[in-house]
Amino acid sequence: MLETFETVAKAVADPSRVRILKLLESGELCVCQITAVLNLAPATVSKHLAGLKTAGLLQQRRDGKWVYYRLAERALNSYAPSFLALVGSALGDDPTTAEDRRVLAMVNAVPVQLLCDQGRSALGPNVQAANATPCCGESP
Amino acid sequence: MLETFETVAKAVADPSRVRILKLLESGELCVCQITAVLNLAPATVSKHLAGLKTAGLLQQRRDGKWVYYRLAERALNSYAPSFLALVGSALGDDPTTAEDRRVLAMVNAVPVQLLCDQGRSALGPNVQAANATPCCGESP
DNA sequence: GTATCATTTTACCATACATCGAAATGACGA
DNA sequence: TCGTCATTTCGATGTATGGTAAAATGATAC
Repeated sequence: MLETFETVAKAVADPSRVRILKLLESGELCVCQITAVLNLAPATVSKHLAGLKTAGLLQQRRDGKWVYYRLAERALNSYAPSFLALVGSALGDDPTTAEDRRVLAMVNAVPVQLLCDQGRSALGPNVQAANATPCCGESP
Repeated sequence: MLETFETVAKAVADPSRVRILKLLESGELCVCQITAVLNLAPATVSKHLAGLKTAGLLQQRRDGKWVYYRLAERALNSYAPSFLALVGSALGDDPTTAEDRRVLAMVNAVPVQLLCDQGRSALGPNVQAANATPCCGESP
């Protein structure tokens, strides 16, 4: 009980995982699409997805080579629906959420095939720096 | 925004802090009362309370030597009310919550004065083992 | 003022966790 | 059957966090 609550709450208490949940509000996405938006290592994204699934927040579907994740549509435990609803009604105007949506639009404009091949570079030049880990400081 | 959300979610993603929130649903309590119920070191409880307050979930009031905490009644940030509502409607039938309520009843039956002096031992013999860290295994 | 006492802060330890690169898995196509 | 490729698992690393004891704080009572 408390333990389950803790699992779900912890799943929602990380920025990357919240970003994933917000991304999936507009429909299912395959792992490489999520990876492209978050700009994290595939291993990291996979781990987050596994955690969210364990928490009952996500469901999984395999289609050929690709694995699609979506928000859980059934109550997989007592608390997942409440937390999903909370996240769903929050952060609608968050800058990160907005930027992620922008990048997602570009991701959706590209065939999954190509995206998985080339990663972020398939999206064109105007996303390269976005969400990137600050490393070299842009010179003005 | 996302950062605030993370702070509040993290505050709720720990069992001890959830127990505190559930305790405070029945009204304000001073630190030594909370400490007695949770059976943790005062420093630990104080840290948790500080975290919950930073997250906008609690408010503080000083009365003489004692400091009383209560659930935030105003929206101290965008997400605190939602999380408070979620916690409020969850875990009503959780065993830990029930046991904490039981101990709280005994705590309320004792003057704060005495409780702060003697800690848990002021509650009589039938609480000693409750919520205690397992250490020596009861012999049957 | 000074002693007392509830609470908080500090210093520290052990554990948990986000992240990554590299290796393993498992589905597909040739 | 074998290679390819998306995804997952493994191993390692740096950082964050829960817990405590001991010292600091700050209000009360004398």
